[in-house]
Amino acid sequence: MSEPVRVSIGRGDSRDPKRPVYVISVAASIVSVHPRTLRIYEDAGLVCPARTPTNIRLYSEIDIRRVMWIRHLTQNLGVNLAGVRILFELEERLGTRILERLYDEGVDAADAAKSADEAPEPSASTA
Amino acid sequence: MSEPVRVSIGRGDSRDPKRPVYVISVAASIVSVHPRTLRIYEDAGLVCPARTPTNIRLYSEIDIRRVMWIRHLTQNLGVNLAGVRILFELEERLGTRILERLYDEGVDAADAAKSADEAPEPSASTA
DNA sequence: GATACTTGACAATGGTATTGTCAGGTTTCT
DNA sequence: AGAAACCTGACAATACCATTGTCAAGTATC
Repeated sequence: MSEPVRVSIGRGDSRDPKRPVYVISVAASIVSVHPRTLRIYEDAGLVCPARTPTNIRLYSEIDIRRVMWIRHLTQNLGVNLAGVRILFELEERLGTRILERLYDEGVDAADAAKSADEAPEPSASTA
Repeated sequence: MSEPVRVSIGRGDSRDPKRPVYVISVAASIVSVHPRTLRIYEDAGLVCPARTPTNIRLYSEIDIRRVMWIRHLTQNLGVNLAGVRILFELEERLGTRILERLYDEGVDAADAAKSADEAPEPSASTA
């Protein structure tokens, strides 16, 4: 996470945000949760990390971002996992970044002003 | 209270779904919840029944429908009130009946198949 | 072989949802 | 006037959810 390094295999393949790279312990430390929590999210169908041929979970940048959204929705906005599921489904169904629009129009800060102090944008840097 | 009576003030005003008509005990029995629960929903900003000049709550048909959505989301889909709030806000922001679209495309039945057996359409009859 | 992963189970903590009640006061209806 | 239903605010019990944490037995990686 120091700098791009420009490894490049020719096309933007090595740093593809969809590429599964983090094992669960690393992913957990990135988003600051217990590995147990990540497994729970997976059981709930909220994240689907890839697996190595030998069944080890590998989280991509996109998976990480998804988990960050879950954290934001649950910790800052007080939504439970069932609510997160609906929101994700809605986003898929509508094919829109509805969650991001919540930020753009400032929904959280305005109404659910509870402990919302920081993290106004849970996307993993590489945006 | 036995029949329509055709009160009519000329235009469709008497049966306007926005017209506040039910006191809390009646509203509560219609949606099968404790009056306490309706006050909680109001405190949470999820419903805003009108008030008489002397401060008595009066729920409209629309308020009733709104409460029915809350009940469906919480009881059948397991969403908490924070989640309901977000969904309502989203619906306002997007200016779309996103909740209804969930039904149209069968989200609940498909994924959150838990205790979802009945009430596949919580709109108050008068649809 | 040591370290980290896998699943499955069990548990403790703190929080939420709902119902329920009680008290003191106001409104409504008969 | 008096009964019944409303108001607010408080307090509480129940049951369920989210998160963290651990333990055990087994597999993968270095």
